[in-house]
Amino acid sequence: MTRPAPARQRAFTPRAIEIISVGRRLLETDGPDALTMRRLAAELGIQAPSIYKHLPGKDALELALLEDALTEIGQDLHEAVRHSTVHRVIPAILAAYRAYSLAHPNLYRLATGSRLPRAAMTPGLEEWAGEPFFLATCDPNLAQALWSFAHGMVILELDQRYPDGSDLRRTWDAGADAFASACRQ
Amino acid sequence: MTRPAPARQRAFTPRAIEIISVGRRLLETDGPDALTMRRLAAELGIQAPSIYKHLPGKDALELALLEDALTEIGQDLHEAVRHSTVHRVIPAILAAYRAYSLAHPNLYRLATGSRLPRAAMTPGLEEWAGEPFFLATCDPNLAQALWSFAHGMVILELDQRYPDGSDLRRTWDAGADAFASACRQ
DNA sequence: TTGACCAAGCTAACGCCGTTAGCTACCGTC
DNA sequence: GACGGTAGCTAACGGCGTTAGCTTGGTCAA
Repeated sequence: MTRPAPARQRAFTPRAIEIISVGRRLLETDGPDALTMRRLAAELGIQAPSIYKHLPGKDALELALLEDALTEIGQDLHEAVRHSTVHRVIPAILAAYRAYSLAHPNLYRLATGSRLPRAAMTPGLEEWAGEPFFLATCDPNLAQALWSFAHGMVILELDQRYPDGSDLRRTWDAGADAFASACRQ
Repeated sequence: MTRPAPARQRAFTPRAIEIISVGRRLLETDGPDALTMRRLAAELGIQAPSIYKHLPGKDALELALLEDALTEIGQDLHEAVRHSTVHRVIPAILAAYRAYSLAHPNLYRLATGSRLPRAAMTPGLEEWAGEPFFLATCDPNLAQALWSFAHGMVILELDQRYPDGSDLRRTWDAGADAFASACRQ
C-alpha cells in the first residue's frame, strides 16, 4: 500500500545542493527571518548576488526546502502506517506527524504556511505525502478531516496558542479517539 | 453562559481609529503584502512617518486588527452557541467559524498565523473568543481538539491545500460527526 | 599556443520595507 | 503676544530581493 516518494523533477548542481542545505540549517536554527539571501551568502562566504548563479531566486530555495519537508513527512507517515496494527494506525500517524513537526518547526511552517506553488512542484509529491491519512481512515472525507485536525494541532502548538498548562497529549488522544470511533461507525 | 467581549485596554484617538480602519480595508481587499506603512499613509493622504504620530508602529496596528478579528469571531461563535439546540451546537459553531474566516480571510490569517503578543493584548479576550468551543463540548480536551480541527480546516481551505474538487462540506460534516459522537461517549 | 567560451565570483545599484531624527506650520491657552 | 503641543513634512538609515554588468580562471578546440 505504501510506496516510495516520487523523484524530484529537476536535478540540482552540487553547489545548488550545498546552498540549499546551508539555507535549511539557517532556517531550522535561526528561524524564518534569518533566511535571507544576504545572510545565506555570508554563511557560504560569498555575496548575495552570486547565489543567483546557482538558483533562480529565493522562491526556488524555499520550494526545494518545502519539497524536502514534504518528502520527509511523507516518509515518516508511510512508515507509521507500515509499522502499526490496523486499529492503532490513527494514533500512530498522528504521533509521527506531531513528532516531525516539533522536531522541524521552521521547516514545517515553511511547508504548510502558505499556498503551494503546485505548478513548480514535483508531480505527485503532495498526494503521496498525504496518502497515509487516506490509508488510515475508512473514508476520504474523514481522512481530510483527520489531516486538518493534525495540522491545526501542530500549528497551534508551534505558535503557542494553547493556554499554558494545557495537557496536549490528552488533547491529541481525544481527537484520535473521536476519529477512530467515527471510523468504526 | 455566553457573555460580552472584554473591553479594550487602552483607547485609541479618533485619528488612530481612522488609520486602523483604513489599514483593515487595505489588508482585507489587497492582502497582507499591501499592508505597508507607506501604502497605508498614501491611502490616508499623508507620508509614512506621520503615522507614527498616532500609532507606535506597525505591530500596534496589527495588534489592533488582531483584537478586532478575535472580538468578531468570538461574537459570532457565542451567538452560534446561543441560537443552537444542545445537540446541534457543534455543527453550529463550526459553521460560524468557517463563515467568518471565509468572509475575512486576510484578517483571519493575521489573527491566527503567528504567536500571540499576549503581553500587549486585552486580558481575557483570547479566552473569551475560544470559550464557545468549551461550551459546545463535554470535555476541555475535546474542546481544544475541536478548535484545532476547525482552525486546520479553515487555514488549509484558505491556502487551497485541499485537492481540487474536494467536497469540503462533507469533510466538515465528517469532523463534526466525529466530535459530536465522541461527546455522546 | 592561442582564442573562445563559460562558470562563478564580484560591485553598484534599484525599488521596496519599517523606522528615526529633526524641522515646520498651525492652533489653543495663558 | 509668547508657549507649547499636535500633526504634518523631508531626509536618511539599515535591511530586503533582485538585476546589470564586470572580472577572473579554467576548459577545450583550432
